[in-house]
Amino acid sequence: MNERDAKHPTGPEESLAFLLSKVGVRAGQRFAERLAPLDLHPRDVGLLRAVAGLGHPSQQLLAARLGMAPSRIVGLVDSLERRGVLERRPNPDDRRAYELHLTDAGRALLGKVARIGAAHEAELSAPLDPDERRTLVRLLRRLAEAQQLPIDVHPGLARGGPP
Amino acid sequence: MNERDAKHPTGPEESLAFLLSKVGVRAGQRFAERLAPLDLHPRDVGLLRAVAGLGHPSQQLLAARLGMAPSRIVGLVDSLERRGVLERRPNPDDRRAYELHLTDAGRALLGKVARIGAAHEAELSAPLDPDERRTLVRLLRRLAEAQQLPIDVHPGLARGGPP
DNA sequence: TATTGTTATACTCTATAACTATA
DNA sequence: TATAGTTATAGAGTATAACAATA
Repeated sequence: MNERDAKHPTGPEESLAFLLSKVGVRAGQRFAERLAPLDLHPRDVGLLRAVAGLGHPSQQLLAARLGMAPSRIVGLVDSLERRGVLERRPNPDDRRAYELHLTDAGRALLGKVARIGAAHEAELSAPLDPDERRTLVRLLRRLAEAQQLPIDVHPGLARGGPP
Repeated sequence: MNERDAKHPTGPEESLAFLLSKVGVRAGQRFAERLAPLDLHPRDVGLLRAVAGLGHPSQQLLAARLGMAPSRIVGLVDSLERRGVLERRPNPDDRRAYELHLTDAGRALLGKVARIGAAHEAELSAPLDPDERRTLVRLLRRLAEAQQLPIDVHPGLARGGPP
């Protein structure tokens, strides 16, 4: 009996795990495609949102929060600072560290990203009626809690290999 | 009004898209972790399953089906052939092409993978009762169909960048 | 001594294009 | 001419370890 003839109803095609991974990864890809015209990667958005959420974090704090190597933060912040959406300001209490600040342009960019996210959300939710969508969110949230996933950090930012 | 104070109930933390991407990506990471002791990557599993599903495909057909560059198939097949789970056999009708065949060891390996997959599935499904699990699968399948995702191919195998 | 940001280096994974042998 | 498999090359992205300035 080979894979195709498997009698079990939980072959890969029917499994929750494979389905979830496929749909989840595809959702991320679509979001990245929508972001591309802004010359922005999902990881940039993750960083910008973390800065907004943490106030004026140091690069070390950001690295710890996002699960990235600190040396990786350097290049991302360089790029975003060159774009004028993020600023390194001196930390008056510790001259080794910076405070990262969003600029007005950065907040405006996050506004654009929010609109892109809303369109993405609408597209993804289109096949579901409101009740179904609520049910899906509720069940997914249950899984996320069971796995102790942080609420506002994407696990794809942390891994060792290239994206 | 900044991101944290957003009044909309569809901020990133509450969105279906972000939740789905997080849980889906994490599910894939967990599967990869479970596969690691076998010195196997999810992409190897995808390739082996495709070979099993397609019969005795050429590398070109495999590349097209998985959405990979043909040159990428070469290294993956090299590695799996060295392990003795896959064989290149001459195609009697076209001496340019190979037929890829699973070996007995390859089928045995896919058996191990199926057991790992079942454990993974059980772990992932643990927070849900059977009814909830069925509902989740049904809704996810609806999304997968709407996006025209192939049933047995993972979209993460196709992208341009490194995994 | 320890920590922050940075740089240097090496590694992994990938696609593209050129190559060969067949068709 | 076109196609299957292969190889060579270049590029992107990452972590690790070593560095200077500061604590």
